[in-house]
Amino acid sequence: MKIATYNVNGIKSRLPRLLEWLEREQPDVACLQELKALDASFPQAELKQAGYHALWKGQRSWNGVAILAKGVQPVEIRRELPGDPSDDHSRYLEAAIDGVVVACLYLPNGNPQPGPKFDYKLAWFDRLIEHAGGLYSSGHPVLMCGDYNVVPTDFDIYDPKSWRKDALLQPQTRERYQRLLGQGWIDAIRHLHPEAAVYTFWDYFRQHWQRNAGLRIDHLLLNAELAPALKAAGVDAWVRGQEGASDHAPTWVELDLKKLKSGKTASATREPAAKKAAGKKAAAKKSV
DNA sequence: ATGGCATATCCTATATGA
Repeated sequence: MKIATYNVNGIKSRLPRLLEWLEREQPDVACLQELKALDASFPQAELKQAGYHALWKGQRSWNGVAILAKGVQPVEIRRELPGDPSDDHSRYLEAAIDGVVVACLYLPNGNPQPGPKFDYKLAWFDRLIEHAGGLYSSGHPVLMCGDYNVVPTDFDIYDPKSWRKDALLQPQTRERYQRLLGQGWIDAIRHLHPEAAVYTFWDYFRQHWQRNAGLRIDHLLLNAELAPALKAAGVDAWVRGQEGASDHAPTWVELDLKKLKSGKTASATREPAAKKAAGKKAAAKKSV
């Protein structure tokens, strides 16, 4: 089972590229961010034609998230991040697909910082951490993926120099990402490729794609129940090189769910993994 | 400190993104 996350940067103008990628890579599940479209403008018919059922949560002009699943309807669990009823941004969807809980999130960018947008980012992140704690120990296999708008360490960017003041690299942002990982989550790309410079975003300026000057900001996190199924992880970077591409590339994990059937299936009675003294240490550690 | 580019909308301009 291949599950991907892809910030499409406008689903209406990106639809041809999206369909091309789905056709070529055939992900079983695709979590999309930045639809930048109202619910009524979501291209449900075209995606159905391509074999994908969908849940979506749109918004005029900005934000917007969706979960696509090949051949099956994703079963909606929730369509907002708990903790602030006044938050009207469309940034979160959660669904069950083939026994896996899939969370699709679009964490606020937070620029410029400091300022109200950065405050909103940190508050949203705190709410995510709170909710993620419950998901982690739910007893179900969980994948929490999306555009986190966090460059976790300086190793996850081509050169941090000109990005030092950016919201994506701030210590407060990184500390929260580490706190999230401290719950025990596995960052799939970094776990399987500890030494590799892996990027998921290349901005439209200064020929950053051509120079491979990228950032790793799209992440897929697995809880302990799902971790045994992790087979591979990567980035479909070719998508970024297409004409009329999003500035993000699809990022994915390949799961072998059969690995979960041997006594580790999602059962509500399963004891939550009470692990991760190591994770807490990592959270306290300063990133280089 | 700004801009480079791209998308969307209240479109000879402005907001947002990262």
